[in-house]
Amino acid sequence: MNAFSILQDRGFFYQSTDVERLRARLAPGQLPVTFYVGFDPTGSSLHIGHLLPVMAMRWLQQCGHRPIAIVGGGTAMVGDPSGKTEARQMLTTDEIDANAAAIKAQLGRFLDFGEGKALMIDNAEWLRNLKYLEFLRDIGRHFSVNQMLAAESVKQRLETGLSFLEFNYMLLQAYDFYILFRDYGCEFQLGGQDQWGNIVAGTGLVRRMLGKEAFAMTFPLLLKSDGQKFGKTASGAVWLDPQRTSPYHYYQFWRNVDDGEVGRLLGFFTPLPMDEVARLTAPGQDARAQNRAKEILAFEATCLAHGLEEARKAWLAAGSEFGFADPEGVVVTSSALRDIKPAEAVADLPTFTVTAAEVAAGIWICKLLADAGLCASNGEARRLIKGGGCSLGEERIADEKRNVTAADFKDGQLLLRAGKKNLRRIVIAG
RNA sequence: GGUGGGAUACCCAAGUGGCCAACGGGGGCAGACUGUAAAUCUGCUGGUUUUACCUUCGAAGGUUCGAAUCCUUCUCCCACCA
Repeated sequence: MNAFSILQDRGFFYQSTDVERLRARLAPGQLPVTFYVGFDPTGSSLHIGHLLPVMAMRWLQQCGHRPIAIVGGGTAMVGDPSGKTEARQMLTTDEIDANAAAIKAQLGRFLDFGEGKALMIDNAEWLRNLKYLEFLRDIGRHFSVNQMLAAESVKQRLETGLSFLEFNYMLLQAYDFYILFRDYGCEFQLGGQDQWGNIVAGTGLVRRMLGKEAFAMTFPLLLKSDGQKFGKTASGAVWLDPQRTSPYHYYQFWRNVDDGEVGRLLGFFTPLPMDEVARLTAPGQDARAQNRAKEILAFEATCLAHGLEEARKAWLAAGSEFGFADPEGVVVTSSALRDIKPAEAVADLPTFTVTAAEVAAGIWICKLLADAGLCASNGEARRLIKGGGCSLGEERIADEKRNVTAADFKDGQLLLRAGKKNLRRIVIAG
C-alpha cells in the first residue's frame, strides 16, 4: 500500500508540498525514500507529545522507506522559536549529548535501527564546526529576510521580541536538510505543523543549492477536544521512560482519554487496521464497547512503548483494580489483547515495602501516603484524608492521625488508596 | 545609550506598612454522580511535630515594633525615544 495513503488515512497528514508528486514518489515500486524527522534533545526522555512523528516514521519504515532521526545536538544550542513565546534556556553540550543518547534508545523501540534500515544522526556533526563567513556566503545568500519575516512563526515572536540567534534557527534547520540530501540522499522531511516554515525553507534551499526536488509534510497539532495540549497530566508530561512514567501509568493515561478521542488515537498510536478502528469506535456504542476500545488503545500503545509483557501486566493490573470492560471477549478485535484472559489476573500493582519494625511501631497514615509516593507531602496527605479521598483496603479513612498497624494487614499486604485511581500495595519486608 | 513601566505561588492576576500563606480566574487533586469517560455540583490547592510555628511575593542589603508593600544596589524583561 502507498505509504502516503496510509499516513493520510490514519490522520497524520496536515499539509505537504506537491501532494501528487509526493504520493507518486512514495508509491510501491519506486525506490525507497530516505526521510527525516528532527528531535530536540532538550530533555532526557521523549514524551507522548513526541510520539506522533515517531509513529509516522514507523509506518513509512514498514513500507520500506528509510528513516533518519536527527537529534538536534547542534540546533538545540540555538533553540527553535517556533510556537514559543519566550527564548528557550540554553543547555550545555554535555547535557545535549546525554539526552541524545537516551532518546536514541527510546526510538529503538519504535523503529528498526538494523543495518541500513534507519539512521540516527546528530546534526552537531556539521553544525558545530560551521564557519560563520562561509555559512553566510554559501547559505545565507539564499534566504530572503523579507520572506522570513513573513513566516507565521516569526511574526508571532516579533510581538514579544526575537533574538538574532533564534532568528537563525530556520537557516540551520534548512541547512540540515541540505546536508542530509547531499550526503545521505534524504529527500523528504516531516515535522509538526509548527515546523512548516522551517521545513519548506529546507526544500527551498535544496532546490537552490542542488537543483533537486525535496518533499515536505507536516502533522496536525494534536489537541484534546477541549483545546488543551495533549499528553499532559497532573504530574506533567507522560514520558516514555519507565522510570518517569511507569508502564502501568502509561497504560492508564491512554485508558482514560476522552471518549471522542479514541478513534483518532487508535489511528495514530496503534497498528490496528483502520476499518477495525472505525468499527470499534462506531457511533452509538454501549459503554462496554467504548471501554473495550479504550482498553485496546491503552494496551496497544503500551505494547509499543514497553513491550507485550508490560502491556499485559498493565492491563491485568488496571482490570483487576477497576474491572474489565469486556471479560467475555464479545468485542471482536485483531489486537493481541483478545488472547489475554482476565482469569490470568494476578494483580501486579505498584508496591511499597515497609519493615516489620515500622509496622510494629505503627506508621502514621499521612507519612505512609507520602513515603509511598501517593502524596507529595504529609500536608497533602492530610488534605486528601480531610477530603475523604483516602482508603485502606475497603475502609475509608477519616482520621488523619490514624496509625497503620499489623492489624490492618491481611496476608502480609494492604492496599492503600489515594483517590480512585492511585494506589499502592503495601507489603512488609522479610 | 536615554526615559518610563514591570518581575507575586503550576499559569494568569490582585494586593502598595500590620486584618497576607497572600483576593479572583485557569489548571490540578479529591468527593458526589457515572462507564477508570464527558458534563455538572462540592471541597482542597507552600511546609511542619497543624488552635502554633517555619519558609515564600526577581536577588542582596537597609529603614521599622512590624515589609510582598518604604529606601539602596544588582539581575532580567517590556515600552517609547535615540
